[in-house]
Amino acid sequence: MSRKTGCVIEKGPHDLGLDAVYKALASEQRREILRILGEVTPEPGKTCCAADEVCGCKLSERLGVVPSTISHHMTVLRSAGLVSSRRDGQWVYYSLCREMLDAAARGLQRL
Amino acid sequence: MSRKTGCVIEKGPHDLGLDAVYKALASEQRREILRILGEVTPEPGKTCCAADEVCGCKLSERLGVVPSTISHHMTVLRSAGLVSSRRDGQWVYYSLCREMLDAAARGLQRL
DNA sequence: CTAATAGTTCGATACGTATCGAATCGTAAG
DNA sequence: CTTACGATTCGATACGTATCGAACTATTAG
Repeated sequence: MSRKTGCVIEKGPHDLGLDAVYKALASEQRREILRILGEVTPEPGKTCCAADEVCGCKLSERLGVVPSTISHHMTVLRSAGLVSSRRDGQWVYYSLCREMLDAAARGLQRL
Repeated sequence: MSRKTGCVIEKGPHDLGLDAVYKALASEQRREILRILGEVTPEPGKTCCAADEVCGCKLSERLGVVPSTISHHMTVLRSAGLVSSRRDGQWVYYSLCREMLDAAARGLQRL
C-alpha cells in the first residue's frame, strides 16, 4: 500500500501550532535523527534503505537505542510534522519535512 | 553597579551548545516572554520600564504567574543565552539576544 | 532604622518525558 | 502454517521540569 503521511504545516494563534515542533526539537537524540535524515546518503550495498530514505532499524543501529525508543521518538517527530513515514513491506521509511523545519526557523526569527 | 550579562554564542560538537536553547524554546510561556521582549514597546506613563527593556514585575503581570516562576523561566532563558539581564536599582531589566535566536534558526536550517 | 517593593532561592508537589523490556502486530521467507 | 524480522504498543521506572508558597536578599522610600 505504502500510504504516505503528508507533512502539513498547521497555523494557529501565536505559534501554538509550532509548540509540538519546538518540544520535538528539544532533544539531542531527535535532532541527531533529523540530521541523519538530512544526510539522505544511500548506502550502496544495503538492502533496507531506499535512495533518499532511512528506515527505523538503521536509526536504531546508529543511535544505539532499542527499536521501541526509536519508535517513540519517531512518533513525536511525526506528530510534530517534522518527518513523514511510509511503510514499504517490512520496513518503515522516514524522510525529513523541510517545510516544517523552515517554518520553525521562521518562527524563531519572527520573535 | 548594573553589570550586564553578555550574550555569548557558544559553539560545540554538533549543536550541543544549542541544546539549552532548544530546551528553553520548548515552552509556550517562555516563547511568550521572548515575544514580549521582542516588542520592546516602552509604555509612556510607566516608571518601571526603560526604553527598550522589560522588567520582571511586568512579565509577572502580563503572564499572570508569580514572580518566582518568572525568575525560574528567566534563569532558563538567560543560561541559554537567549536574554541578557541588567539590574538597575530595584529592578532587573531583560532584553532579547537576537544573535542567539538567529543562531538557533540557522541551526534548524542546517539540518 | 523601618516598611515596602522587586527579585531570588528553596522545598514540595504534580506532571511530563525518556528509556527499557515484554508482548503484540504486520509482513516476508522457508 | 511456522518462523524470522521490523515496528509498534504497553507497563514500569527514573528523571526532569513547571509551578506554587514561604523565606530570604537587595534596594528604595519614609
